[in-house]
Amino acid sequence: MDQMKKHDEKAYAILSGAARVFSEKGYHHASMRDISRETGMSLAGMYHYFSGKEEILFSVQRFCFRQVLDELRKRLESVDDPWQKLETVVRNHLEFFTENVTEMRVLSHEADTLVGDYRTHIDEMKREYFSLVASIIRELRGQDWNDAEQRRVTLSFFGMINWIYTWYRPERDGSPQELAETMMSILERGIAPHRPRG
Amino acid sequence: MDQMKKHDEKAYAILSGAARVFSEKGYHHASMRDISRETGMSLAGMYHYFSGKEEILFSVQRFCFRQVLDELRKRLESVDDPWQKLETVVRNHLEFFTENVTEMRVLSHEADTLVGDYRTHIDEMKREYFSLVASIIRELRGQDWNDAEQRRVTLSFFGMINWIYTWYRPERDGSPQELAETMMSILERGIAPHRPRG
Amino acid sequence: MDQMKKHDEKAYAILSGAARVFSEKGYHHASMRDISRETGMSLAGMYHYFSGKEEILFSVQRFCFRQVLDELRKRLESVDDPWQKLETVVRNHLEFFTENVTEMRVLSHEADTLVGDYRTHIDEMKREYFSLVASIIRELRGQDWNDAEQRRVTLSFFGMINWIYTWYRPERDGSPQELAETMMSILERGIAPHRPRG
Amino acid sequence: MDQMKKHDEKAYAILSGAARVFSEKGYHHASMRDISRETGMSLAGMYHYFSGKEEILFSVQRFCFRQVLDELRKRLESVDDPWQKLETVVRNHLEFFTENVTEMRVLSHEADTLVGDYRTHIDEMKREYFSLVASIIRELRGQDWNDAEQRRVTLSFFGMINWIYTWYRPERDGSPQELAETMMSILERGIAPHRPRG
DNA sequence: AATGAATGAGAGTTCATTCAT
DNA sequence: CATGAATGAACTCTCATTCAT
Repeated sequence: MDQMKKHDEKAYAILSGAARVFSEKGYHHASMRDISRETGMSLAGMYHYFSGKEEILFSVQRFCFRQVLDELRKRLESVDDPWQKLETVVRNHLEFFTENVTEMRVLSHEADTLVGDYRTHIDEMKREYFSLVASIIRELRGQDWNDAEQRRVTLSFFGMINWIYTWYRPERDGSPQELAETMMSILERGIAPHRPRG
Repeated sequence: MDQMKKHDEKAYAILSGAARVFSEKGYHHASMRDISRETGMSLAGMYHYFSGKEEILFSVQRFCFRQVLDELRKRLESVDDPWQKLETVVRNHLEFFTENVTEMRVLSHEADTLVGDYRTHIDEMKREYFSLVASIIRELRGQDWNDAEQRRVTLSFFGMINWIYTWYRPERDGSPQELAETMMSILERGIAPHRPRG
Repeated sequence: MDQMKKHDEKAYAILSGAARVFSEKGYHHASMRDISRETGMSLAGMYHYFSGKEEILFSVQRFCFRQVLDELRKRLESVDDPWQKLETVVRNHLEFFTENVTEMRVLSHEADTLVGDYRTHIDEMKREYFSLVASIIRELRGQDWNDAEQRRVTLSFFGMINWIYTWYRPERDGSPQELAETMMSILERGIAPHRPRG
Repeated sequence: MDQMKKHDEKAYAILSGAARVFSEKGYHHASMRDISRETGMSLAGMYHYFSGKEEILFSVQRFCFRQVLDELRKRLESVDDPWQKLETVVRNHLEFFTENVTEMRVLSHEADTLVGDYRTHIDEMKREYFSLVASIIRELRGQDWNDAEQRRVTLSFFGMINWIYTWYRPERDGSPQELAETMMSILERGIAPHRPRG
């Protein structure tokens, strides 16, 4: 059982180092040697923990996604008001993205990199996340719009909160909380039901 | 002069093929051989038109960005109302993204790939684009907010319109015009001046 | 056309060097770097002529087999007597094996190494060779035996003439012609029709 | 003593598994991990019984050769007639080859793989086997031929009986007994003294 | 006796790029 | 202008083996 712990800790250390390398150079540009150097483990040694580079990327993504999703579900348990739910989503997402910026950059930027079963698995998690957010947004607006519009709004929302990996720097752009407030202020009025334009 | 034309046409054909390859496989995963195959030109032949792979990526990005910027400036000439200006930005951006999906994917996804002078050059264009949009958004809201908030809003806006390269498919998500309307409906109310939250 | 020649000559030089290396170390133990060293061509350079190690082995085998088969067919054209035909087979086979000992060792020893289409192609040539010899042996003996016996005799014959790659050394074991005579002397009486044993 | 037994049993299990793997993939292509998987013993565990991969191959070959040689000597004890002796050799050899097809394939195909002392040891056994058979064949023919011819005939004989590992399949080619009869029918007349050709 | 962990060496292959023609 | 040929560097991954436990 101590063995188990040691194994997991090393595996986690590899994931952590890999996330840093992937984040900095991008998945394709990063080499297993880079990860080896970053983690201090030998090149061949890493193959004891992961079957290859792709599995490492997959594991990084799955690990992060799980954290985001699990934490979000936990936070949502005690929330009823749909606007507060949305705010919870925004805060949860932004906090994770800003605290684990390297991992999240990998999650966002290398979304299309995986293929096969790895891809399917991650896509499934993404669908979960999307559904959860979509259902909240539906609550906010009611049956006021059709499915396509619903989808467009939800994905516009995701664009806002995902794109930050390309520009957000706390010392310049304020705290994650401030960022969340800015975005909520756009959404509160922007998404709420209103007469069609024109 | 005819020579010139022929040269430019071939160069453009390379860029066009390269954009397709980059879009599909990502810059690092795409090989010069892939581009050679896609364009029908020999591997060595491409080096008559571009000094290397990196210059090709740079040229793709510059070419697209120029089109977006030039067209946008032209369209804005005849617009005065700031809301209509914003709508012009959205429409222009989305139309380009949806009509030149491969090139735009390269522009969005490989933003961090270039380095050195190439990077500086593209960053400069980005700054121009950003400034232009930021000034429009400032008009909309007045001095109602500080610089950081202004910046956060502007970049949230860019998140919305840039992220679409990851999800937008016209047959499912409606025409670019519908997409523009959806986004404008969010922004019209979301960005307009309003009392601070709380 | 001179180009064509040059290309083929280099390709042949690679095959020749590869055959030496394969013969000495065995296919799996031989590295592309070994072949590179033996031929004086750079590691990457060889990939202009062959798609990989396996194709090199395939090409060596196909090249040798073709020579053996083509030469055999040519020699057989002017022969009618079945015993003389068999002698022609033996002489042709042994001469090739002893003159191109390295290539033939590769042909014999790495018969099972290839897989997929490469394997199919070589197996097809083998079947041709086998059929040709089998039909000659059938002539010698008439309908005196059944298919299984026919097959056993033919393959016993091939055992005799193929196995020499493991032991034959001209300075100790005599000329290929002497070897051919020894084998023919066994076969002339051993294969000819005779009363069943017991 | 019980310890001893257990040790030997495990060692034998490793040899048995290794023979299967070597036979299927060839020695060089087979990895210690393959053998570990096949035998169910851990990778490191195997190093308690054998000093390395090469010793495993050596042990497989020695074990098989011993069986063939010991059994042959036993069978020959009660035989006087040289033709019956030869038949005993053929039967013994073919029965072993067909009953232990994987081990024998390793013995035949990986004959040149070993080096150094291992090679010397196996070569010594081979020489014993060769001498034994050569002396029988000499009996059959008397002083009718010179040493080189004697050697050529003996090794042609070995070619016949060794090569079967490349083609023999009982369901298609008949029982080992039938095979032995076919070969003996060739040899009985082919080897017997006869007037020189021409 | 037995094993999980670890590693240096080396494998086949692909890469962007150069250069003689 | 265009290309076939060539290459050094780097890639991911596997290998037989060792060692602490």
